[in-house]
Amino acid sequence: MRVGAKSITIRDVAHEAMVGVGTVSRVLNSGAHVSRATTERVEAAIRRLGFRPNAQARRLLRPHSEIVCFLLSNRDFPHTFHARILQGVENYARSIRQHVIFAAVHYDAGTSPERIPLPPILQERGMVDGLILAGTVYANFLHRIQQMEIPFVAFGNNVMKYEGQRNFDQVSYDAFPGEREATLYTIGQGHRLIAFGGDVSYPWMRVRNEAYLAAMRERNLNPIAFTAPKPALSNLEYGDWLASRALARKPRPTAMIAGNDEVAFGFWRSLRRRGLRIPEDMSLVGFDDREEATLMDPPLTTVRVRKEEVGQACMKMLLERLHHPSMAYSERLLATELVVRETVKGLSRSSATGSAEKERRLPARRKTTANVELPAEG
Amino acid sequence: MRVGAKSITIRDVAHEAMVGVGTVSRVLNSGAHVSRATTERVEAAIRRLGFRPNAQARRLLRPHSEIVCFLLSNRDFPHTFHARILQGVENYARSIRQHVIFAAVHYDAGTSPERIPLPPILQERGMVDGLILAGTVYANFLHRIQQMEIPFVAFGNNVMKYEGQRNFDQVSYDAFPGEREATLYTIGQGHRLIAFGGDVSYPWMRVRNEAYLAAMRERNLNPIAFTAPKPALSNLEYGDWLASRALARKPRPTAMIAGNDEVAFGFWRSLRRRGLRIPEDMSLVGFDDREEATLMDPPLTTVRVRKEEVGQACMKMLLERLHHPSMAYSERLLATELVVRETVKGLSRSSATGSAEKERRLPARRKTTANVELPAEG
DNA sequence: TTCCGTTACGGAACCATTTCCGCATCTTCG
DNA sequence: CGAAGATGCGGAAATGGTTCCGTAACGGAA
Repeated sequence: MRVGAKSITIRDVAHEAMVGVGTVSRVLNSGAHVSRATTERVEAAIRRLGFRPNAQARRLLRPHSEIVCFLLSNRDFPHTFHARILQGVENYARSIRQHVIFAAVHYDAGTSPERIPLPPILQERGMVDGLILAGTVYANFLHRIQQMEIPFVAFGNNVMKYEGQRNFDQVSYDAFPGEREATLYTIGQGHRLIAFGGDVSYPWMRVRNEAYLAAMRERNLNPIAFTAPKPALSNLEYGDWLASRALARKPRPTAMIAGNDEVAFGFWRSLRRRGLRIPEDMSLVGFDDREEATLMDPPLTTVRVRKEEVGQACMKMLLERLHHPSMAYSERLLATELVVRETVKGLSRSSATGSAEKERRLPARRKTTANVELPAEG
Repeated sequence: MRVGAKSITIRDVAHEAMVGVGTVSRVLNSGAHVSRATTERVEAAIRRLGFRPNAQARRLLRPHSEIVCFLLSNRDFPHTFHARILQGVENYARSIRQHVIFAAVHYDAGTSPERIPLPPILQERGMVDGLILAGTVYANFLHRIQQMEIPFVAFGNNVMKYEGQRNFDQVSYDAFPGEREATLYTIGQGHRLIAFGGDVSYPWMRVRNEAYLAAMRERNLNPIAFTAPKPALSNLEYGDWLASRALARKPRPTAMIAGNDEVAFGFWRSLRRRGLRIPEDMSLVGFDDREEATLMDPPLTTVRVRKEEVGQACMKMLLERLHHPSMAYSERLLATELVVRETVKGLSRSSATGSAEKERRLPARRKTTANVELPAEG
């Protein structure tokens, strides 16, 4: 705060404690090779002078800055999804005494890599040890990052990559098991006419659709897929559109597997407005398990993605990469899981066992009650 | 990436371009006092060698690091509120080439300041220029921060401060105008029996309650306040409790002003489950304008807090402080505003503006002991 | 021609730390 | 008792930039 005041350096401390600067440095860091008495004298001097080491000078000599950058591209936080990932990153980072710079970047899929603006700090060397990429990653952005020669880990689900791309580290969630489980569960509840709704021009929607298709195929059921791309529509509006399509279909589906929670929400609202109820008139399953899923009435049965764990895994993987720079690139896949709440109606058993199904009882997931919340924000 | 490889320094560039290090430095920074030809030669050398200046060495000599720390205390992000503030901070920071470290801290209101754990980076000097405090700030935490002698700005609404505390910079939103407007609007829609519901043991709820009371007084109406502290309850459950209290009351209120959107949500859900509809059977107003407010069906009429602007104002204020260290401390108050959606029903004008009720209530002044539930209507 | 101000440029000094080297002392063991 | 190894400690070197100082060239004014 005091402007003109020369700040206290390690030399001042050394003088005050009547030792050499090397000794002070040793006390500050390892503490090894310094006698107990000297250590105490130095510590007393530090306290007396209110000395705090200069962060920049320290890092100038160290191989690592212990700072990573969480780089969010082309996203805002209105969807809590990425905020939760950031939280997971910070949480784990803190536990291992690392720090996180949060930066956002906005770019166009068409611009050449060199023109994509990056935080000034990334142009320099040595400030951040590595990068965690979240948000949509197109090829040009990926190139830009790779040119920087900074170790990085990407949250893989929003990377526009070709099948099985493995030339960088990534953490993704695997929508397949969760979505398959959800579909099988719905079948198990006696449904036969089960629709899937989601714009498959998004790669992440495609996986969910495939899981749905696989589950239907397993049970010898005919899929009913509403997967048309609707670029102009928001998720909510997509849910709206889905409702009109589903209701118009003959025979009408008894259940809808929505591509994500927001689509499910739009669907649910649309039905309500037509005087139809969920799950009485139609069952509904979401994907993501956003907070709002528990707020819906009745609470939404959905597939959970553990967002904090994704963040934690990213941070962990980046650290491994930093420690072992020549390690082979890998992708870590986190499982997803069904969360049974109350939007899938159990149909009567009579017509249920059409196919020769063993009625494989899925391990009944815990029914989540209303989440316990911290005191409200302002 | 390459481990053993000595990194390229400014001296290498100087040698390559056949100039002195000073010249390279000048090219890197201002560009002044260097001829066009030399500049080009240096830039070519930089490109050729792939030189990137060392961030730490640079900052060792500079007065500012151009990095600030967004410190979130005792919060997670399940409520998007603080995520939005962070977004506002980063957004503005980016526009002025500053960087943001995101860090979280968890502490107890009871622990002594010295024992509150802070990110290691804050213990050092020179890494962050300043701090933005978000989340609940108790006295001990405030002391801890002030001891650090780092310039800071606090998001004021969650600071547990005594009335009018002004010994640090803060940015707050003023709930009063928005909540007053909301109440007056509800009155304007023909409502007379309007209840307020919110746990006033939280200071921020108290302001909202006062705004409600003021508006009711202005129109000579009797307040119906459900303000009892319910420490064990979540917001959602509080809304639940509110519903039972409101419905039990005779005469039954026709509108509920809920302390925040989440309470409103709990209230709404509780009513739905009893077969009552909003706004047909009861009108409802929230506070905060969370994303979910538009998802509700019908969408919630509520009071908007501009969260990104709060963040932006924090960053702006911190920057002013950094430029003018001896500037007087100040609090910046951002207005809140009513957002009319569809949860307040317009009542018939017949009974409206009943000037008959002149009932002078006893002045419900700013209560110090707010944990008293106000007597139900006089 | 001389003088002065401006521009261009090289390089030493400096920033605040860590690390390494050298030396003294102490301990251990054959 | 002496050699070897460990411990304690001071201080120089190193880290990679920026800044400042000195100098040279040049142009315009007197």
